[in-house]
Amino acid sequence: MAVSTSSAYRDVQDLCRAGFLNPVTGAGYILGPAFIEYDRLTRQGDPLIQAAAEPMRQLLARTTQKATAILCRRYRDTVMCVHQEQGRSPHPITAYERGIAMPLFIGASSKVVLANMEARALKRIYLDNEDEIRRSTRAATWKAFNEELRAIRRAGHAMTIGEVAAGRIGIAAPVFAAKQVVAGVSLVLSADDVPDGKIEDFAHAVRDAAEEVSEYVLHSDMFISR
Amino acid sequence: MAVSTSSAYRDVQDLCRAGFLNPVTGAGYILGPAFIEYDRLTRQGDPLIQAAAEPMRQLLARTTQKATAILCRRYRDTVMCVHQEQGRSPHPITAYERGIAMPLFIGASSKVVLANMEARALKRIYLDNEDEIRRSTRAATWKAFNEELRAIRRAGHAMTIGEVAAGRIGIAAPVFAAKQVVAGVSLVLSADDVPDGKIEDFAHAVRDAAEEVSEYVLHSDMFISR
DNA sequence: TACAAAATTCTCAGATATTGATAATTATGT
DNA sequence: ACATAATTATCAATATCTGAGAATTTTGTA
Repeated sequence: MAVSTSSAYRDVQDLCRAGFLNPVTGAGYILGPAFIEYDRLTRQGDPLIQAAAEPMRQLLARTTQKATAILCRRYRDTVMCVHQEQGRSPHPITAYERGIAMPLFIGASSKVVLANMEARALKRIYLDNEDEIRRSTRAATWKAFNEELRAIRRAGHAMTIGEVAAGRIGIAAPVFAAKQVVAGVSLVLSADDVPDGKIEDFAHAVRDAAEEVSEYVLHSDMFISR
Repeated sequence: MAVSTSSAYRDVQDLCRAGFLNPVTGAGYILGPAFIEYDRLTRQGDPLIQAAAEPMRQLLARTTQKATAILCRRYRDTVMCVHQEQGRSPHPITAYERGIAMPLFIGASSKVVLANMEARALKRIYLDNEDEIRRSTRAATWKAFNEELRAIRRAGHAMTIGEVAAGRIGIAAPVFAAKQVVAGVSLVLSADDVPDGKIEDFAHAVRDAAEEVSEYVLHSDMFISR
């Protein structure tokens, strides 16, 4: 990091004292307890997480407990998982867990957020990321990209199969605040755990859950991440 | 905070850019996504949490799913809950959740950590906190205090009833690294959810779980928080 | 749409904290 | 017990931060 020995010792010492680093014999340093503490305050203070927790639990109750419900929030040029509710039955853990940030173009959550952004913003994002989009999605042109997202917007949900992790399905629906998409609610589960013909019911349940969150958000008028 | 308007705007702006604050219309600011991200890294990087997660799940399996297992780590003059595993059956949520720091004198986790500290350190803590100890515990003298802790050390576990939250029982056992107590594993549940005569079995299971974590820690030689 | 007031950002000289070389001290391994 | 490495302390030089005030943008109201 191009700092002197003095500064290195001093800075690490300061970070330890402030609780951001934690010395561990044999393992050097790990991140400190301050993050655990502030993380709790974050969970507690975020009105979006508060609004979404119960609808997410209900989503699992109405579909399957062999799944995880995640809430992903738009954050700059990523979509970050900010909350998750585990189903009660044992099931594989989700790679897309709380604290992971995904590129805007991968995963059902990202796609449903993108699909519901206003047209101008979307075009700008496409132009700024044309190369990455070509690399990580099947869309080779603006037209194809826009078509795919329009279909998602029409359907009210996005579904991806094996895009984030092999054999796993993600179904996501958008959460709105003041007509702007701010987050996505998703159901993540193994392809094997979807009973025949149930997939559309599951998608419907995800849409309902997301709408419920939007509704809640609407009546509390304090949610739009600027 | 005794800073000028200029600095206030500048600092808040910087914190937002760094992801530590998140502006929300109508709600001012909430803590930012950086904490969620770093919290995940903390969970991922902390060898103690890694060692304890599975034994904690087994503890619930062997006792009751109507409970929460928590891992509390000594941190300065508090004991902080750094990990929790929820039982699968519905049960009241625990006030002592991840990210909460407890005084050293309240709760089963704190007591079991105290009880297993080395004698000299303990005496120092008693002398430094005599007033607080008188206020928040029943121990009126060093002798009474020491007796109570010695009993806990002998038993291998601490049990509190209604000390952290009304009607809730906590049972905690110590985790050691290099012969020093570094954490406590606890089972938290409602008094109503303990079947008659099972409480001793539960305590035994908690001791086993904590020993298992210590064992794991012993063989990885990189755990002692300095 | 126009206006006034409030909120926010920008600018820059002065105040302040940070930096790193060096010395002093403490830990570690043999 | 010793040599060596690791860590902390000291202090002048220097880069960064601060806040007053000007400039700009946003907001509320008519």
